[in-house]
Amino acid sequence: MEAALSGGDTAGGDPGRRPKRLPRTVRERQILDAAVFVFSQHGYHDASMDEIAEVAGISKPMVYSYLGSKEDLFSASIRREATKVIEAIAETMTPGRTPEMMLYDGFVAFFTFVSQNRDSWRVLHRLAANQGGPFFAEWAEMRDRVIEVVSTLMVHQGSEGGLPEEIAVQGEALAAALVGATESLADWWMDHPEASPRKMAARMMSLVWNGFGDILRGDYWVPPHKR
Amino acid sequence: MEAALSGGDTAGGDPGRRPKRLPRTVRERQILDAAVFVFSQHGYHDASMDEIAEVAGISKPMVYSYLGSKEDLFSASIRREATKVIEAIAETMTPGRTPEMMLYDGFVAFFTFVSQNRDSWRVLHRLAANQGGPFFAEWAEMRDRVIEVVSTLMVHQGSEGGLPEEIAVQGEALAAALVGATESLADWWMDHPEASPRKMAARMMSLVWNGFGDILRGDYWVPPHKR
DNA sequence: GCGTAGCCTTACTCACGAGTAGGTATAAAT
DNA sequence: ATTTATACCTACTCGTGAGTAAGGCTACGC
Repeated sequence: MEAALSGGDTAGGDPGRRPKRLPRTVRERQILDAAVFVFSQHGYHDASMDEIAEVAGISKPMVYSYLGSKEDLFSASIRREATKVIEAIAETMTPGRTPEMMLYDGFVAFFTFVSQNRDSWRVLHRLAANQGGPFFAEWAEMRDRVIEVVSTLMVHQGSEGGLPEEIAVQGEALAAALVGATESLADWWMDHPEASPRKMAARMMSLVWNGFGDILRGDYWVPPHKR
Repeated sequence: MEAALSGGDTAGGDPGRRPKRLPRTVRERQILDAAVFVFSQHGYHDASMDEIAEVAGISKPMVYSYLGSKEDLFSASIRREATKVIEAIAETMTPGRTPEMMLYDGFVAFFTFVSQNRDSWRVLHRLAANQGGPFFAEWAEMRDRVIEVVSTLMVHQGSEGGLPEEIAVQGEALAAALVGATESLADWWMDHPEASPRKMAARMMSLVWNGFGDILRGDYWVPPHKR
């Protein structure tokens, strides 16, 4: 339980007998690491501040002193992890490419992130989305960015379809479904981790780009350079 | 808290002064109704047995006497609501039709159910899927049944004579994504309830049957009889 | 009538966990 | 050397909510 978090309890290779007394910024990082871990294991309510403090290798009052209440702590955890995901995906979202490739690369980036940050993903997925109050706001921001991208793609390309209003609503709905499908597939992947991130991304593309109709005809999606 | 200790919440319009003393089966139904409602409002942890008892119009020990612990009660709620959904969808799943129409009708049935049973859906999706332990098992069982149906549909249709192994894995993954997309779209719908169940089903078909590629070309899905 | 079984209640116990009071020890500043 | 600030702790309070003890009221069989 305790190992593998935050690079151990003592900072640096210093052999002194008093490894304690670390500066605030370091402790805050450790606390957040612990919080993400514990929240991901037990969910918001079943996670206790005592356990978070213990995992962080510090006493409870320090947690309160640095990060505030349990809500504040959870909020901070979400914000930090959400930023990670967003940045991981945003890096690949360079403009001037085909929507198809943007989507594919976005999926690859996402699944790569999930495979390397399971705890982060667990915290974000459905913990943040579910609880009422301030957590939802953090989550919604990330979701809105996805919706934005999807809507942009639609307006950019297929604006023949009708009023901009209708397109926007349609885009929102599709983005929601898209995100849900991706999340769900990520969950499934955690139980069947044989496939590579690229393979998972290709599966997503088969479903949401080609569509089920094509799939039933045996027409799965493959990257352009292999066609 | 409530002024009306004996009046008010009892079912039946009888004006008699002693409407209490109902048989066990009736009380159990009332308790489950109350439980679904309260759980859907507050989530598992924030729902208190006291409130469930109060909403059911009964005292707390009765709840424990009839339905057992809080976990048992939640479990029973999930099981009952899950059965409802499955049956609603299963009714429309008559064999001998095209996969396309089976899928569409399944979506219509599902979205119709959700629109008429918001609390059920909240309990099932937003809660059961998230809480760990025995609750997740109930949920997973239901989800697996849907996934199984979808993947057999795919294998049956798409692989006349080849690659059963690969198709099976592929099918499971895609079914998981498909279910996730549907769930997620249902959640979105609860915040944007303007559209009809048919419209929502059509949106799902646009995404997962036609695919995003077609959508960007303005090619949305429409029911066959309108083509 | 009288027992027994089932419906139903008030009024507790008890554990758990968020948040805090109040104090110690070490490093930096003067 | 003394003050000040910061890191850090043990040991509490206190509300909340799951679960229970112990008994009352109503009906129905005999």
